[in-house]
Amino acid sequence: MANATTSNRPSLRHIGGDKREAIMSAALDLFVDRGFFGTTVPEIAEKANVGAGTIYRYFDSKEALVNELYRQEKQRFATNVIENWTPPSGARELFRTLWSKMAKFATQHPKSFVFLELHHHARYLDKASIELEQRMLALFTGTVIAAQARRELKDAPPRLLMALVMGAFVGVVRNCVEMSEPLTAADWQTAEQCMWEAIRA
Amino acid sequence: MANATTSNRPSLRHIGGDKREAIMSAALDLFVDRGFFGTTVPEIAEKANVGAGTIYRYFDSKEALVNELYRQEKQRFATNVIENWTPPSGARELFRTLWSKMAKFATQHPKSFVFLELHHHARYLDKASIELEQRMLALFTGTVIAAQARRELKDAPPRLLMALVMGAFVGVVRNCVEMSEPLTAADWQTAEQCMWEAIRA
Amino acid sequence: MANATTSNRPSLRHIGGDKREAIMSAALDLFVDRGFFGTTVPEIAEKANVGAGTIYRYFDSKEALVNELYRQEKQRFATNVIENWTPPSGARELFRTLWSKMAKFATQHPKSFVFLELHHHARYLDKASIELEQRMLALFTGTVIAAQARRELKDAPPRLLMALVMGAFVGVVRNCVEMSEPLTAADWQTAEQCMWEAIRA
Amino acid sequence: MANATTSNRPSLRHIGGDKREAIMSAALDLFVDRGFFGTTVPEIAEKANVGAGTIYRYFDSKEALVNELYRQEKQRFATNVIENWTPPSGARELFRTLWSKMAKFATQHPKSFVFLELHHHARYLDKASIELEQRMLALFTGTVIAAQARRELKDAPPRLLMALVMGAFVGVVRNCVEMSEPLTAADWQTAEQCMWEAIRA
DNA sequence: CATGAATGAGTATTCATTCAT
DNA sequence: CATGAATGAATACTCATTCAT
Repeated sequence: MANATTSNRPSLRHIGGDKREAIMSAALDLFVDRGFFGTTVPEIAEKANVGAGTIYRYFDSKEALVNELYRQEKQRFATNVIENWTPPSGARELFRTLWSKMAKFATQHPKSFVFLELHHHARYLDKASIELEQRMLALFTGTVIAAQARRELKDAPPRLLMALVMGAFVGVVRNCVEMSEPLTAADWQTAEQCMWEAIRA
Repeated sequence: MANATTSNRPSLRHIGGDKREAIMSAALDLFVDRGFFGTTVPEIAEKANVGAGTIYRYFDSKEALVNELYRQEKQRFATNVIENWTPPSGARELFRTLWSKMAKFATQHPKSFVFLELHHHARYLDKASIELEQRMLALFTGTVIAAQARRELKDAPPRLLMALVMGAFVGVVRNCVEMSEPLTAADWQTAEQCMWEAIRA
Repeated sequence: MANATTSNRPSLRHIGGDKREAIMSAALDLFVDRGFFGTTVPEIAEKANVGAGTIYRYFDSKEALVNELYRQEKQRFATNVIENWTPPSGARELFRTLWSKMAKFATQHPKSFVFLELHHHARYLDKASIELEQRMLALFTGTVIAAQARRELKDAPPRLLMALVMGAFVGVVRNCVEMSEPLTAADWQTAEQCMWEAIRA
Repeated sequence: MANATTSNRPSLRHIGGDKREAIMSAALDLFVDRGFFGTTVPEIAEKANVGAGTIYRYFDSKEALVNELYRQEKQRFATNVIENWTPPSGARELFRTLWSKMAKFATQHPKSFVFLELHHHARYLDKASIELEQRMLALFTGTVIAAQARRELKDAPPRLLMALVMGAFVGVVRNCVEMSEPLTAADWQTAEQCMWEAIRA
């Protein structure tokens, strides 16, 4: 693709990278709809159009594969949601921004989102994966507490508010994945308005 | 063997019932924290204190076991939530009632709740299990539509509202399961109030 | 077999034991003529007339199997050679006794002997197996040194004398295994006489 | 690529020969301490500092590689031991000569010696390799029989005597490989003296 | 009825070999 | 010629299921 500027250099740099991506993409799809244990390595290989052995040139094991996938997707999520993070003055604005960024991400990468949700607390996640998860959590918690201090959010346990909002968000995404029809922008806005009313002071 | 002497005592039939329950209970626990494919039949047997072969006297297969478990728990959930269903006059009251019944169920049987949530759309659920699921869904949908007609709920797609509420509820339950500390009654009430404000007109 | 004294007790005690033995015996044969890595687990299973999975009821892994086999055979060798170990007064007598016991063992269990020889220094032997090996070595070394002190053996490095004798013994056994025809008692005696002359003072 | 400019330099043909040697040398080392099945082709390639595919430019298969290696080493052994073979008048002298040539070979190429020993009767040796082995054996056998006719050696089955001597020799070599400390010239002489006394009439 | 030893189909993983560069 | 990424057949090992006791 955008390699116009390097067109005279054969795509040597890409060797392997393509396969690696194909494998991760196939794994994402399969893990989402069959679960980790429900997915076999040969299935991943077939879906990725590579030999079964090839997977092991890129990943130490099936477990290493989920973990790398988890971190990549979590990172992508974090990047999409938090990039250019200049916390707006008010909580209303902040919430709207976050929600719409999350919505955009979930719309563009619904599988990624569901995957992250499903594997949230799987026992095969390693330390690095779990830490990444917890760092994001801490970031949000801080923001909630600050907003509560300004009397913009209800005075409830931060984790409760976050659980409500994230749960509702996940509920919506799952619902549209299940029905395999994406939400309209209007629906996303409606949902956002609902959840803002759920948590505002 | 010695059952000739006890053939007139019908209560013996229940002895098997005990094992059946032990198996289902063990399976519930294990499925919740290892997943369906992550759980082995011998593990279930050991936790249930029965021989591995015994499981097959009560269930045709591992898959039949999840399905029966799913239906049993879904039924239990339905019974707990809907029993004595005399739809109160107003949506506010109805919502409060439903939420608190669900909260009570989720508090008393957290594993059941998480199990139902996790296996919601698993590919090993058979037709009967899926229908049961959809019947409950239809019931709720009808109620939502009726309330919207009375201008008591926001005018949003019913599935969206239900997804938000159920999602938020699940979010809260999962959160307290993860932290393995039950929510207080006050927290449940707070959450209910939040979500009511999310959906009310 | 010889269970006449316990004939009224069904051979419950033996359940599994038979299979375990069958597996070890099959493994011994195969390891001897194909090596450890050259032998597949299904091959062992087939030769032992058990399912492949059965092997894992008795042994944790293929590696655990070689190690148990090694220890069992080493033990058997030690028992056969050293039992009733009342070191005769003279080295001549001692040597004759040891040689003939080893010959008897090697004649009755040629595969065992070759197996021990082949796996002597394999990298898959665990600590316990190696220690067993070294304890026997130390025993012999001590005896040699004592005999040298009495001027009955040549004054050469004990390890050299032992290597010569054990090497020669192994050479003879291997040779007869290869030609698959057992040595006569006379040949064994001849060989013994040769090696005695090799080491005597 | 740039071989047009060097086409007139024949010595270039040897460059491949270097790789061939590197491969065989690496294979020798690895086969000796991990066995044939315990050694992987990529390992050999890495140790030889060539690409894995390169091995297949020089050898048809891994099996072809062991066989060529076997024949090469056997040949080298034969050459070293038998070259300038002018059978001395007496068996004593002959034995001393053979032993010291073998000792010299084993000292200079301990890996080669152990390799030949280990792979002696491996099932992956092909016909040509086995014949080479048997030709050497026949040569020795003839010499032994002749010496027995002259009453210089004990009157025992020739194969027995050869097995004793070769076994003892191997025992000594293995022992010093295991302890990874070479034998002194004196030790070699001692050993030779011992084994001569073992077989002389 | 209950058991758990036995099974073999199925899974993750390795490795000899090929082939595009 | 040389390479090493890619492959898939083969291997160690697991586990749902059966069945003799």
